[in-house]
Amino acid sequence: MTDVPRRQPTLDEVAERAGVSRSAASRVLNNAPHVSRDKREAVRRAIRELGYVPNTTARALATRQRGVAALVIAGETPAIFADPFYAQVIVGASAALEEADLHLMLCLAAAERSRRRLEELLRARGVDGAMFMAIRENDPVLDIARETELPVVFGGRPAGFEPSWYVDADNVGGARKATEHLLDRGRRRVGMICGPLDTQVSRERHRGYREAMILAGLEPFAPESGDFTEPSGAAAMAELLVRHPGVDGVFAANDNMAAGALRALRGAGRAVPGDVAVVGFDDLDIARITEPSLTTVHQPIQDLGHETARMLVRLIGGDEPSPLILPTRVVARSST
Amino acid sequence: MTDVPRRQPTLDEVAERAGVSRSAASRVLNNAPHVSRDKREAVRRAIRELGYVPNTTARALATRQRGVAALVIAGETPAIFADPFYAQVIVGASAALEEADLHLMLCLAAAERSRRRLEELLRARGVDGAMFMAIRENDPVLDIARETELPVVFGGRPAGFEPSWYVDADNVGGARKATEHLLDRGRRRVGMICGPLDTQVSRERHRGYREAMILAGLEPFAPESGDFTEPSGAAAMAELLVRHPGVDGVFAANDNMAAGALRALRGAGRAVPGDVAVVGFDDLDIARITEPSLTTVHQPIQDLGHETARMLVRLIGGDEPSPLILPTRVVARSST
DNA sequence: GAAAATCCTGGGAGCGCTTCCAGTCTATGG
DNA sequence: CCATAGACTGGAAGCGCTCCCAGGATTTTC
Repeated sequence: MTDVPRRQPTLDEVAERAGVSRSAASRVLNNAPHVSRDKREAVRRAIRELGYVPNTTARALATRQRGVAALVIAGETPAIFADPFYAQVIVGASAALEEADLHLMLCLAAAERSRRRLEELLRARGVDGAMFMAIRENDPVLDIARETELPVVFGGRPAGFEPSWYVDADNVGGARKATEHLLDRGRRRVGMICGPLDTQVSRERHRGYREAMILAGLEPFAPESGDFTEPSGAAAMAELLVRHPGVDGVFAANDNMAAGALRALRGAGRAVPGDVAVVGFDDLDIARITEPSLTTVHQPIQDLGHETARMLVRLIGGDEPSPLILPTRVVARSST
Repeated sequence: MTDVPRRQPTLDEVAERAGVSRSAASRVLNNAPHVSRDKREAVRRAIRELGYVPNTTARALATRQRGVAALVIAGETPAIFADPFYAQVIVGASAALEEADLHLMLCLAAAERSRRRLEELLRARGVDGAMFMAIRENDPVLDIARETELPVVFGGRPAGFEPSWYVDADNVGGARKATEHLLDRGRRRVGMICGPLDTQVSRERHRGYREAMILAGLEPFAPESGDFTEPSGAAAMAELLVRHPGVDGVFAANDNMAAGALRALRGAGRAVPGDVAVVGFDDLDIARITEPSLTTVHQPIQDLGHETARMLVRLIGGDEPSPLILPTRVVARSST
């Protein structure tokens, strides 16, 4: 650390200092064969002494590999993105990308302009591949995802389109188990608070609910729908109480809305789980801190991000992985 | 859309089709002067017909500008990052970067390996600049931030180091106002639930609390400290009740911990705000949905991200902006 | 001991774009 | 009608790295 060079040293300088050709220097950089012990050593030393770091851009241009993967979150921000759900997904994805030595480009693509930039990013080969999440039915982002020639993996299936590669949680199964859990507890008048109906995840969770009800010989309630936020859950619960005063169980499509339902029930003077039992979905932190604590369907959120990224990495590497459905399970707490 | 070219067209192909030189084509691409109307038109047409998109990497290599900014979140994931706080910050930063046509590289740099990759990313000039957040005292990430030659802006000042460029919220002022708010409500035995003491934000909020107490001629309580999570707030509140059974007001360093405090108070049979008034900090969504709803200090979180990114953009552009402190204000709700 | 196989080595041609520069062309002004 | 500033134009030199390839050195094989 004697002198601080103003410009980053280049591979040519390393080669010169080591007394070898640039090709040779490049070879040791990439751990390629055909370099004698001595030269390899000399190059390593020169690299160390010069504090050389290969220029990613130049390498990217030559190899046609960027070393970057995009994570696209299509939903309206901040509403969707503020959900801790995506924070978790990002943590998982980030870890998996790191294992493959890829960097993470985060693209929030709700606005028109954001979408145009995303499209250019993909067409300009600014990334090696992309993960798509939170896509709604007829979302223009879906077209971008379908038309790109780059490897693409979906985290959660989009509504109305079955992609070749995706990772998803077992939403139908989880919802069914949640509903069955309520039925097992002796509830018979079980309602549901649904998410936005233009998302696949809402539809699947609703389907699971219906299946369980019908299997038990019961009539499913028409779902109240919210937008995955706490207040919308409270509103939906209030409405449910009006339409079905005798309701004794509620399955909410996520924990936020379930928390809202708990609040609404408390406001209406109904005891939980005494009068009405409640089950959520996601198993976010909030499920542990509501009162009563929330029975919910656990899904491995970080894994979802992790596996989505791993799948993308494999796709980029030329493999052809298979879609993946991650298991869900009921976590019983005090609300049932 | 007649034929789908397998390879992306290059600028040479555009130039050839338009019957001009590559230089000329490049000029129209960059809206540079010295191209005749006709040729400019011809190039535009060729671009359209070929569906040409300039290769970002090649451009980056030639111009030495990546078109990418890094957002580094240093804190332990998922704990820190799962906080909706950072999701908001990202939304703001993303919007500001988009205005400057920069992409966002998200770097979670808690682990050793992540840090090494970050360091290489910066040294290899893989980004044009970086924003640093959630840095703790003696955090190794701080060294990386200080040693890079790239433009760097801090979102929130790190403990023990005053950077040249940062954007921060007025934590001291906000904490003082929060405490004064409690005092105005007639509380005299006001305690504080603090965050981790190795973060600057915790220290500043604590300082604001002390200042307000001392100014009012009252003895500040020794702070209970948590880690910004709800359970830690509940635990701290419980402890506070043991040490100071007569406590009649509490200022928590963030809303999550304040929510925990509310829960602990309810568990202890204390009425809020009747027996104990509570104020939080951040004004996250959670503050609206606790019961009672939470009086808190509002800080413009999205703006924090937005301004941090804007400052970075200016720095990259060669300006020398000044540090920025964003205002905070008390939002009175039902907990006081 | 000669031929063949194997390993090193550095030259050079890209990757796709920007930008400098020298040369050409046009429109003025005297 | 000629000199001259000024706007065009395309050739060519990079940006920093990878990788093919031909030539030379070194072994291996019979």
